Amino acid sequence: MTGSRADGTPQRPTLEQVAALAGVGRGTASRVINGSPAVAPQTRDAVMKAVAELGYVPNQAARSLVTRRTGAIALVISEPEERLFSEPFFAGVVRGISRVMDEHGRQLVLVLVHGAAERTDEPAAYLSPQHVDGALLLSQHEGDDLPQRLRDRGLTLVHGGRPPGDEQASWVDVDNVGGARGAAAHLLARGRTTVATIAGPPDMQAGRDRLQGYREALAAAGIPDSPDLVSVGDFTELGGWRAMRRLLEQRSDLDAVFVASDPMALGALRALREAGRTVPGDVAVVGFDDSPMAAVSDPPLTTVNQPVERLGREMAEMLLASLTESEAAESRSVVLPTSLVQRGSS
Amino acid sequence: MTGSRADGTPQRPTLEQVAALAGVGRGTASRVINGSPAVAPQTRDAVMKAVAELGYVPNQAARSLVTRRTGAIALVISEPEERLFSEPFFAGVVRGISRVMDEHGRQLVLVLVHGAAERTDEPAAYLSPQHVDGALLLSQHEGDDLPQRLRDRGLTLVHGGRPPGDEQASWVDVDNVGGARGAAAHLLARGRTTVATIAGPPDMQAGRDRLQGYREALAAAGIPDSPDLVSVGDFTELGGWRAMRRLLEQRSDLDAVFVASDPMALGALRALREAGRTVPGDVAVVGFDDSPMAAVSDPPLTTVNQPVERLGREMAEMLLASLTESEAAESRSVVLPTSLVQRGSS
DNA sequence: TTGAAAGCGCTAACAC
DNA sequence: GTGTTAGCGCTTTCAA
Repeated sequence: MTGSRADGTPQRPTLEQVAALAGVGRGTASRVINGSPAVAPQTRDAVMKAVAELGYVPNQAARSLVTRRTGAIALVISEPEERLFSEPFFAGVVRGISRVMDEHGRQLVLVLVHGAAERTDEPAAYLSPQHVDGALLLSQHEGDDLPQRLRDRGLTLVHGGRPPGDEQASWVDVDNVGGARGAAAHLLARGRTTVATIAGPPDMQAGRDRLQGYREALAAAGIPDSPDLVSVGDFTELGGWRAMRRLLEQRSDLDAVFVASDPMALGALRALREAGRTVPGDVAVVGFDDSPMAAVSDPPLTTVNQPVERLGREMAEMLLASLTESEAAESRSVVLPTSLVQRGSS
Repeated sequence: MTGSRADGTPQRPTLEQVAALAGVGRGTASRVINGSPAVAPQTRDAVMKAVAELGYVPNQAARSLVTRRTGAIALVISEPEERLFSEPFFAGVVRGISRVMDEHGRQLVLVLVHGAAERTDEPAAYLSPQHVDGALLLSQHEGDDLPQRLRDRGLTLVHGGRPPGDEQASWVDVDNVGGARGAAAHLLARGRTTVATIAGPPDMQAGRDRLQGYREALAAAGIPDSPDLVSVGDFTELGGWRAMRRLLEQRSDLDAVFVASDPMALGALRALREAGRTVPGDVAVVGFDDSPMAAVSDPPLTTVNQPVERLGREMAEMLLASLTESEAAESRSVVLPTSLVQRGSS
């Protein structure tokens, strides 16, 4: 039986009690708990039995105090950009990360970094090796120095999405270039001749990469660059609508558009409809993200799927690996393949 | 200057060092840090100065070890249902919770509970007063005993959404009944006479509540209950499409539908279009959730907005309040108002 | 009002 | 292989 305190809260058994019940010293009990090989099988069994009997669970605080490791990993998400990401993206990544953390018995601490106001030191204070063993960064801002600040404190970091101009960073990204290239190539393969694009914001790596992929596809087909086939949006529906209208003005002869995000693609669909163009009859459209909206739009949107849950998994596994290795100096990177999901719009 | 270890990792200053620099005892320094009133002003200032100078941050592990409080709150989300929730719902709630945690200097530990397989003891082991001070539960399953198990361990709980048949629980919910009632009443007020509904799953509280609200609106208008005006969906687009088809078969004379979720409403819109009915000409439609899809559907969907971020805030604040109060025995509950967002579909 | 000291539960270094 | 012991950094009596 475990004791209990005055307020009725059950008192967790300590390692001391486990050791006593098993008839061994505290040190030995600790060795068993931590899987040290230097323990006699029968001793191990006795301790295991006592652990089970008492329902012993190690006190993480006590453990952290001496090991100087916390068992926790922070997931840091910068707020403003979070909205831009299609929500399933976020949810999927978190699911992947969470799975890995569970498998390794680690805790996931969620840290949302909001506007500049609180940015000064709030999240900073907590994000230290004293509280978390490492951090996963999602949707960092271009030019934000948070990653560097965290690294300076001795935190091991893994970025979701390739951080621009940061050679020493470790990161996992989806193949935005390849996905965009494939989407544009698909349009070309279907016989479209004048393929335009609605690009994402040039200050976002994903935006730049997807534009590059589009250009590569055209180049591979021997089609020269044409600035009036490119219009920039901000990843939102309204931005896509505006960009499509501009394209229509510039090049009324276009017969296909690769749009760098699904929300923008929906806006483009609307603009096309308003302009009296049929999809995919007059103009074929391909989006990017494979958001739920893409499946229920009219017509359903052909789009590029990203392995979001796997992105999360890979990030988490990369971080845990970096934490384990003797010297984590080495920077790693992984690029995950995307795939085209064909539907009615192209 | 703070010291540093062999590996170059900066060594955080300890309370001991702060006390030494301030020329006081460790106990006094501790009192200042924790805002004890029994400290002379000048002593306090000296300590504060030392804290600032050294960049001292309390070691949470050491603190937890003695106080038996962790400073952490768990956010527990049951996976399967998570998908049913419109994603912005989830993201918004998390944002609200996170804000409050930041304001109180607390950590948010994210725990995703997946299928029965790992359900046995995995999340259970970590979710104890030894590791977190309390837990916020989102989208629990009907009949799941996790809440009870956590309570038995002495964890203080707050539910997001009213837990059915649990009188002792504390919870925050949005006014599903009122929101649905208002939506149906709106349809009636616009002159619609035959208002049907596509209800959510009867095993979800939100599904039941929204159906009840619909019924109350009809009753208030003196319209008798009519089973063939009610069709049940599963909160998905496909479910909504099917339910709409059933309704059309049963009651081809209907001129309005209140749909219990936006994804289902989009499905209903599709079914109506396929059946050659115009919206809102022939049939007016109102959804529920105010998801992003609602704004970009064709026609744009009138829907019921839920204050998601505030839901998160209220949950977090309720939990922290329960933790603070001397006796947390009292169970609390809050219902947040919803609002109708009018668009083109009704 | 303050300092000294006990100890929270655990790991790891050291003896045996 | 195993027991013993010294702290990890902090809060909180208990005296002064």
